[in-house]
Amino acid sequence: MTTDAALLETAAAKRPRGRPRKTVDERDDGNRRVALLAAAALLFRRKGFSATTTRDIAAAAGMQSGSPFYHFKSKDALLFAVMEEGMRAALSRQRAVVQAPGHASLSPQSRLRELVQVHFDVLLGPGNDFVPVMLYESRSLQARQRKLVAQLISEYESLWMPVLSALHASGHLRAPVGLARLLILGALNWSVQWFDAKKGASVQDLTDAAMALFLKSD
Amino acid sequence: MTTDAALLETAAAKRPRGRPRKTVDERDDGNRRVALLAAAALLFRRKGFSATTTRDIAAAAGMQSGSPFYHFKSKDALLFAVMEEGMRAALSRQRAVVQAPGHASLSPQSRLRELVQVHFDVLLGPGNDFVPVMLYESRSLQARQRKLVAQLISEYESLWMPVLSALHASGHLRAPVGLARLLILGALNWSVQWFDAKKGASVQDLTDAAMALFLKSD
DNA sequence: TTATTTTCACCAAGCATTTGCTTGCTAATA
DNA sequence: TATTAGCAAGCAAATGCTTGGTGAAAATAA
Repeated sequence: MTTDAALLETAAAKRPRGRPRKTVDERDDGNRRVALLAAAALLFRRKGFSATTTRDIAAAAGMQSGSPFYHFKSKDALLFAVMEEGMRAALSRQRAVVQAPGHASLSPQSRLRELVQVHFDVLLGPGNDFVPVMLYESRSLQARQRKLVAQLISEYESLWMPVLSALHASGHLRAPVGLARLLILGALNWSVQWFDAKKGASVQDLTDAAMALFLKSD
Repeated sequence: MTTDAALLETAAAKRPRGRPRKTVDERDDGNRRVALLAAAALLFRRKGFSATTTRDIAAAAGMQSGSPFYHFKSKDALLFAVMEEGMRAALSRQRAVVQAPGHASLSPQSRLRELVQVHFDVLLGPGNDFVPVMLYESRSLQARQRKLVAQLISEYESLWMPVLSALHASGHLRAPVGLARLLILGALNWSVQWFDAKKGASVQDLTDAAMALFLKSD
């Protein structure tokens, strides 16, 4: 735990205090707030929400222990901000996939492949700690915040349903669509537990394996 | 959190203190220790390891706050005991399946089905909190204990490999065997997050859906 | 069989540390 | 001069764990 301060490359470099340079046209709004979010996401993912102290987070962002509370009302609010940020980014990436010009004319198989690949990247890409935190730490949220997150998840899952239904209709997916969605996303989400970017398979390999596993034929 | 004391039905009933009746032939060894393990497993699963206090556990077992430390050296040791207990039970159940008289003569499909069904039951059966805790809280273990748990997991997974290899050889499983195992177990393990025994699907339904999803044909 | 000792399984109280968060202040910028 | 973005210090509560004691049962002695 003593090396948390060096987690973010910008943390150790001592910044000048006070209001940072912020010209009108280059409005770097909330720069330190973003650093806090990144530090929190990394630590929440590594150690879990409860095992991460606000001091850990502050140190990782190069701050004193009380300073995060200038940007976030509470530790809970920080967790929620991490999750919301992660889900909004994931949603906008998947929406871009689904709404891309050629997408609708692809086969359902190819459309599923694109969803799976982006999902893996959202989970396993470098610095993508936000969504894993959402997946594995939601029970630490308060009821109201959990409801908001559940709504975002529901939106995300609704992007998958047309594709899965099409595959079911064409006989390439034999399981009931609702359970199939849960099982497929489970298989993908669990990769957070074992995937190691430095060795073994790539995200491409994972996508290939998942498609081969779930679909009856090309 | 105020109702934790009532989690175990035996907790609220005030027991007589001192050495309990323990005849030589009916040696009910470590009865209270078992109650502590069950209470810990339930709470670790519900709230996570770090968010569960030893006071919570003691109250759920009907004890005072310091008493668990008579049975377990530390909170960590309690977590490890939960995991070890869960994995030993799961292993022995799966071994019984694999070594059952008729098992070897079944088709690989049927053999996988039996593994999947027992796995679902180990995860989702009533009072089966031990293995979910192992799946989702291992990062809270110390390195040495984590290694021991990893060994048990490896044993467990090795029971699956012959079946998956056979399915791969016969063309019923097209993904690489190693990745297939990770993805399949991931799909099953994730069910802990969404399965609700009181509504919707049963373990049978889940097993059917999983088989339909993973295998190319009956 | 009775009396004494030992062991077991806890309780009651509390200690040291950690934790989330607050408060008053301050340097740099607008 | 006013505002921003923090710092330095600390408070109250929570937390893991320890310690000394205690009643009841079991083992042993008389």
